[in-house]
Parts: sequence; C-alpha cells; structure tokens
Amino acid sequence: MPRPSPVTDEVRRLLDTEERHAWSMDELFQATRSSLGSADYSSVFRAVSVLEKQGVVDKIDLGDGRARFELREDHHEHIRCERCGRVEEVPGCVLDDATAQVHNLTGFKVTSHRVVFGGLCRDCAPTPTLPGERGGQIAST
Amino acid sequence: MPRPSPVTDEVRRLLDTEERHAWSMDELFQATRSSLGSADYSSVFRAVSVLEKQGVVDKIDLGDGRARFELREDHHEHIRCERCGRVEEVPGCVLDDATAQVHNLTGFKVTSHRVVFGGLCRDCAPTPTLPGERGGQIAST
DNA sequence: CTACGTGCAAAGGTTTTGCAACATT
DNA sequence: AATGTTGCAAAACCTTTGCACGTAG
Repeated sequence: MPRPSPVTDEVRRLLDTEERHAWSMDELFQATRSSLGSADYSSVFRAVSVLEKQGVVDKIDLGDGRARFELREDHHEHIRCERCGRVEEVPGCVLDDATAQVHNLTGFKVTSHRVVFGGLCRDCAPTPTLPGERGGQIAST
Repeated sequence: MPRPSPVTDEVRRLLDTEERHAWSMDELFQATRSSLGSADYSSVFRAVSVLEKQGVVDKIDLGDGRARFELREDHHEHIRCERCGRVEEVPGCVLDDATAQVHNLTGFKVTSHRVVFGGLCRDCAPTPTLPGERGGQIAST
C-alpha cells in the first residue's frame, strides 16, 4: 500500500482533534486543504467514507442539509445554534429532563428540539429470524 | 387573485388528510398529479413553500435525505421504519420515557433515536431584545 | 507488477429559481 | 391592466462515482 496518504492522514488527524464536532464535508475539506496546501474534495470525501465504513467515524444529520462526521465515541446529542449554525456536543443522554438539562450542560438557550426515532414497523418487525439485528444506525442508547 | 389554483388547493387538501404524515415532495407531487391528472413538481414545491411561510405546514427532516411536510398541529415526534421507510407519528412529547414509551405508542420496535436540539449559543443568545421568543420550531435552513 | 491514494471531471438526486403564458379580478 | 398560479427548463447544492496517473511495496 502506498505510504503517502496526506489527505487521509490529515482528515483523520482533524477528526481526532477535539476542537470541533460534527464536521461537515466542506469544513473538513477546507481544513484539510488549509493544512496541506491543497486537497481534492473527493479525496476528503473518500477518506471520510472509509473511516465511516471502518466504524471510526459516524455520519450524522443535524437537519441543516449537509452530512456531518465525527469520531465514534460516547453517546451524545448535538445542539446547533439557529442563528450562526455553530454545533456543539450535548454530553450524555439527556432524553429525560430535556431542555433544562441541555441548557445547563451547554449554556445554549434551547429554543427547539427535534427527535426522530428509528425502528421497525409492525409489518417489518415480525420478520422470521432477523439476520443479525440491526443496531441503531444514527444514534442509539 | 386568480381563482383556479388546482395545484395549491390539492396540495392543501392532501395535507389536511390524516391518512399520511410527513409527506415528501415527491409523494406530494405524485399524489397531486394523480388527483389532478397532471401537475408540475415546481408548482407543488411552491405551493408547499407558501404554506410553510404562512405557518400552515412545517418542514421536517427525518434524516432520509428529503424534506417532508405536514400540517402544523400538536407537538409530536416521528418514527421511521428503517427497513421500509414508513413514517408514522409518535403522539405527544415522549422525550421522557423514550423508547419504551414509543414502542407502546406506535408498536414499532425502536432500534434507534436521533435528537437534535436547536437554540442560541452563548454568543448569539445575549442579543438585545429578542423579537418574540421562538417556540419549539423544528429548525431548518 | 500490484495496490492504493489522489486529482479531475462528471453524474445523481433533491431543492430552488427565472421566465413566459394565462386566467380571473 | 394587475396579480397570482402554472409549466417548462435550468441552476444551485451536496453527495457520489468513473477513470487515469503516480508512487511505494
């Protein structure tokens, strides 16, 4: 395997950095290009795709029209500023006390929340012997 | 204002129908075209956009890559079958007992959930006099 | 030579917009 | 005439893929 993988390496390094969460493809692309001087969008895309397949990173959708990626770590939710788009992490699982909790944990003034559950409907669930049980794709608790 | 607005009227009628929730643009388009015999995608799109601006419908993102629309009614979440894509409503706010609750309410075998809070970060929140406090929207844009 | 990472270009899918034609007020 | 609705076509976005080149093993 070719040794020089500047793009892939840099993408991995960036993701490992705690500075930012939920990187969008463009942010990752710009950052990589900035670090290396140049880089192609598709290369960054493929690098991230590989990391995703390897289970190293998760692809998340915050509802702003672009995919975001971050290291697969502890379970947590996200909070996105409706004005500037800043995205931060909401540590732990706060599906309980919700908003108040979130405010305490992030300092954000919570104005909305969006929840989407995933599962198998009545028609799909009763399937004879599930191949291997599909775990939560997007998020799980 | 022109009286004949077949597309807009039909879109509105369809949305008023309880039969389906979270219509995707394509579903709305196909249904409208089916009812009227013909209709243009952009016309349906604009009709929905107007309804959205008027606050009659909400645009929601279930994370499946397409926008969905439904009448702005009581607060509720959604659950989407990971196999067939069927989307149904999860009545009430179940941010508390979460999964168990959802299962009881929908019959779906809940395998995942995705939560995204929206709000104003520390830098944006301290803005002079907020227009009128935004209630729990759905956040998009 | 073989395998893989990269760059370049282009394709796909969905969401938006420009513009002219039309019908009703 | 004025205005809002449509249809048709094309643009804008973001995501994804095909292909050829180049390098290290």
